[in-house]
Amino acid sequence: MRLSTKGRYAVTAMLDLALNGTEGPVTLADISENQGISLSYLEQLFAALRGKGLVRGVRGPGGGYYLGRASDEISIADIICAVDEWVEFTRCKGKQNCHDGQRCLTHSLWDDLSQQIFIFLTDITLDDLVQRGREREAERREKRAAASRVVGLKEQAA
Amino acid sequence: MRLSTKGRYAVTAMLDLALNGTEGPVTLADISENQGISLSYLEQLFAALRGKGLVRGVRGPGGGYYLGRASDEISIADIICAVDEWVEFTRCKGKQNCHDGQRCLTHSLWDDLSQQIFIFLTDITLDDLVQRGREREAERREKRAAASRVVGLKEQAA
DNA sequence: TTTAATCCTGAGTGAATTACTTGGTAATTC
DNA sequence: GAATTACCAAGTAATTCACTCAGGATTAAA
Repeated sequence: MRLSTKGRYAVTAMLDLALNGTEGPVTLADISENQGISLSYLEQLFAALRGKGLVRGVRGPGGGYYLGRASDEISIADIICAVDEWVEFTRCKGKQNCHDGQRCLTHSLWDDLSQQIFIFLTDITLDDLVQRGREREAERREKRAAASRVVGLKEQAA
Repeated sequence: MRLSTKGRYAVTAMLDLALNGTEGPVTLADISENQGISLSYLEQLFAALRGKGLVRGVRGPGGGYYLGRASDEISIADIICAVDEWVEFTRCKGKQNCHDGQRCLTHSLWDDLSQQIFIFLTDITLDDLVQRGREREAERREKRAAASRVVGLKEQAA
């Protein structure tokens, strides 16, 4: 599978959508400003995402995009596959000209690896990333609270 | 991290090297023929691999390439990093213009994911792939042996 | 019903990357 | 010294990336 910056843009945009789309649709203009991605490029990406049912567009003023499914039903692999074409790498398969089997072996080994990466990314959902973000947010809050408690003690001592 | 066809070519070539380089060096011409990759492109890839110490070249007739380390000391991530430049994705980090934290959040989430993929590929070594190939080979041999046993019985019966 | 916001479409574009070609040089063996 | 191999550098057609431009089409608000 291909894992390029194009896929990253798509994942980042979808994450933004998952984070900000809890109440009402999110406009591409918002995502563009939040994530620093050009509006027209986003439109291209979202056309592909919409084609796979990963997002749902609402036209007119007050419109924007919703996630097409629940965030725990959308895997990272889904997103990347939607915008990055899945290129078949093995040549011998089509041409059937691998005489000694050696060539086929390395190709199939790579295919295995590729499959493993795919499964790995299939297991991670948008919701997983959102949850992880929440955890980190909580950690940060905890740290800040701890820091202010220390400040409080100091004030008490003074 | 970037995972493109260039990285696949490199991994495939290194796999070929691991499989065929057990006795004596392997020439790029051999790999080129085995894997269907142009000689000069291989030279480019191997220049990068050599720069990272992943392969060792031997000049002159009878020369070729050895693995630079033992195959269980070379990870897939090593190979891909050698030929594919590691592009920094986050923009706000450099520009420090993420005011609301939202943009940084999605960026750091993507970074986490990227890191996970990297760790995943770091855990897989060339040797792992070779071992897996051996297992499959053994399976195939077993099947063939079973088939010939059946044939043998048939011949006995006749 | 106008108007504005938004999605949607398509065409084009400079820059980068890919995969490859050409044309060498350097080291090594026979 | 002739053949063989790694090594090196420049160039290149095709493709992809990320983006721009120029318009619709659709719908909520005015």
